[in-house]
Amino acid sequence: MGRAPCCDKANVKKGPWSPEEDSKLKEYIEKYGTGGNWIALPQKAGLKRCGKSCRLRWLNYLRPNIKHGEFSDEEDRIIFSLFATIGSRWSIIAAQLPGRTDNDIKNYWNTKLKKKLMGMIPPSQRKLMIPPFSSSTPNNYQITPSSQLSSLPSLYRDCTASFYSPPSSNNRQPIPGLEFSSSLPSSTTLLTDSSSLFQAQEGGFLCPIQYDSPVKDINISNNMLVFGSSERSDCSYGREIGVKQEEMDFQGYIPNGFEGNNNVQRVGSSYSNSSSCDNANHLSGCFGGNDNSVLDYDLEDVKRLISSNSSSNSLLFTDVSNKTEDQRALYYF
DNA sequence: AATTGAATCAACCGCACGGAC
DNA sequence: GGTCCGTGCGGTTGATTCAAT
Repeated sequence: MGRAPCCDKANVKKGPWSPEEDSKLKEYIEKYGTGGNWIALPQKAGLKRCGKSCRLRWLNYLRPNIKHGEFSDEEDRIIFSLFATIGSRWSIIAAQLPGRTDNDIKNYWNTKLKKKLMGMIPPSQRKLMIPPFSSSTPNNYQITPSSQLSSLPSLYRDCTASFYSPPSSNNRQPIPGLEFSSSLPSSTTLLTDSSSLFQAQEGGFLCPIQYDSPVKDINISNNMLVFGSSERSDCSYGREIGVKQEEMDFQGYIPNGFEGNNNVQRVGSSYSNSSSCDNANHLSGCFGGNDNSVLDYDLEDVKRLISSNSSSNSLLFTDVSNKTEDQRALYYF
């Protein structure tokens, strides 16, 4: 048996709202409020609409102080920054932009900002990739040498410098709303975001991913490099600790289709445990490349990149664990 | 002027979450 | 603890508008 419908579908109007409906809804809510019950509201207000539809109409168009029209550059910047940090959590992003609704921002992102973003990254730099975490994604990625990274546009740097590394497990304090909800044990808490997925899909740029495990060694393959992971090279650790397949796919634990592939190598603590993580204070990330013929990085570049990450700031990763909460906040907002 | 494809965005849908019982 | 139900969220759809030919 399926879920009971929220309203009588046969007797509710769908589609665009008429001015009359708008004024009915607006007048009712201004007079009586929502009463904390959207389901019952349309009947009380004399509307043949679903409660959810009323709620959406009110929140997105009728409520006071809704801002319509062009987004400012500042708003763009905030959206970029937050998207890079928390992904497509539009309601959270909307909360930072007074007058804007999640729906507005979502549409704006999907129709304009995404294209704008891609337009800001020169095609030559779009080679800087993370692996396509999907077996259906074309395997034509390659890594850009770190020697070329300085030419990345500032937006790119902004988008990649938004991760927080907790200094120890005792005072591990993931930034509210940013921790990835998963079944990972605390020793392998991963702070990442759905922008990773977006970036993978779009072919945009390197994606920083943070594990709280120290980078200890470097293994590199012809086809893929992942560093900072507490995963074993055969990807068995994720399974052992009960990480869901989709999470592993998403986070790079086991890029779908690469399981057991010798060309997937892990960089970092292969057998991470809680004690090693206690002192962990590293940012990490992953690169991907799946075409032997086109890889154009060199190992030294990567080594330099990683060693600079593990000390303090670098172009690609910024460790903010030694900053105040305010400073951290500034990083995000 | 007509046609067609792309872009936009309002609205819908289904799911997850959390509170009430 | 289990179930029900309302709410909120994010993904997707589809009608409309715009631009190119």
